[in-house]
Amino acid sequence: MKLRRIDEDLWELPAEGGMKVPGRIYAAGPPAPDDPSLQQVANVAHLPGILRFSLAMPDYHWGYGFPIGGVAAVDPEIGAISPGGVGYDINCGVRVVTTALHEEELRPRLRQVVAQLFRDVPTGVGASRAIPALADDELDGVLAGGARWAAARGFAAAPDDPSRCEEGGRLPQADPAAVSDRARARGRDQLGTLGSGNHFLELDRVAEIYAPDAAAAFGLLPGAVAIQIHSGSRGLGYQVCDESLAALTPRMRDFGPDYAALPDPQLACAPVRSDAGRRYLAAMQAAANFAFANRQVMTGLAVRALCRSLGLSEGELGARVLYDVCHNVAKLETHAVDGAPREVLVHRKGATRAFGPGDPRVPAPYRAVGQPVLIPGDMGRYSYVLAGTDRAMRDTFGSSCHGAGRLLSRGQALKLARGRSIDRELAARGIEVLSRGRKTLGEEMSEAYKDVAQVVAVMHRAGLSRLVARLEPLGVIKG
DNA sequence: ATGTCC
Repeated sequence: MKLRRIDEDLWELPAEGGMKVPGRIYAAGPPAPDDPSLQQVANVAHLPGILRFSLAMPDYHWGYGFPIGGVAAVDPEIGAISPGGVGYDINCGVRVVTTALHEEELRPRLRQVVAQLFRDVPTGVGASRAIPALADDELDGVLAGGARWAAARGFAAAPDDPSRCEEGGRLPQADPAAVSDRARARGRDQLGTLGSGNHFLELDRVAEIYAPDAAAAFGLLPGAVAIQIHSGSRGLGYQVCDESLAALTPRMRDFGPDYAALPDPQLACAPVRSDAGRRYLAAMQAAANFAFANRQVMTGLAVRALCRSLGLSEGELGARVLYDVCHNVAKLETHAVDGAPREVLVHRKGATRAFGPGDPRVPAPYRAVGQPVLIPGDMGRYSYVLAGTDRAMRDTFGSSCHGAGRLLSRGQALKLARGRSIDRELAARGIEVLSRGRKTLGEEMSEAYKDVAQVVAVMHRAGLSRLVARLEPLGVIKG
């Protein structure tokens, strides 16, 4: 593939053949020309109605149809919405909850606290029953209300947590009726559960501050303990994606020649303004709200677990949501295109919204410095908090990277972990880890991931987000 | 990511 370097960390794939726009890849070095995910960047550029670029963030890698780390905005009047541009785990995302606790107060009780979290937050692939199974009207409330539903029922660090989530913790065009009975059945008893794979609930210490102005606005103090939660929409979101793909894949010819000519069946999509497109958008937003509610319920469970195991009142713990971001979502957002504001549909698949300073969609306490951009790393090293920029608004539809990205496949990682005790290795470095599955720790060990410091360095240099703080893990629970 | 194959 012809790659042209157009800036220090930015590479362009010229629009060729059926590509409607060029590809743009943010990367520290030249992308490997034989990387199949590069072809996926080019494939996404065929999407009907795509605007300006098919984008890839520096943590990009192969995914279903779209690369993970991909961003594509379309004109909703003529463009397409694609389930593969969102991913199976709809609104997989991450939140950080700050506390008034100092790491030195936590360390002597760390084992007990992690054990309490592990008891109170179900983990693992089939985890269920964090809270009683939801009746139909309650599930409707979750699907329509997102984090607000959970906070209103007392699952919260602070009552106004949802105001510090992306979109206020609720996508407005969600339609619970667009979610199938089967998807509902899978979600009914899974709210408040973590899941498996790279999902985690962590206790972190604020290890370093890079931007004192933004860190102060975000409430990040050196040595303070923060809770970080990475999870998504569990079986409900998976089911919505699966059913949507099954419905759309055979229909590409019906939607016209641009659809029939798409270079990969995994790019199955529908016109945003068609019945099929509207139905997916409504179901996907409902699943996204389930994920917002899921992280909000786990926030409540974690706060109670910390208070119980440390003998603190909630006031003494002083927890509140810093921010909550979607990593897998398609959203109608207003962006400047050719100098004029217009509504576009932005697919972010393994990418994070990164709105800049002054944007009214950034919560008031953070508006002067830009939206918090939460980038988890791996369980043995660190995670980062960044802030969105004007440059991201101009160049990437207000988007940034979402994590480290895998270096080794799960199989390769397991092979490397054979005969080792990953939890003991982490404990020797002061990190307490409890995990349900015996395989997960091997698949998720640090060596399986790229160094997220290198990924966020690209975002900082390219000006798409600026570094604010580094978090380091003290305790982790996993699936 | 996922009742990792209804």
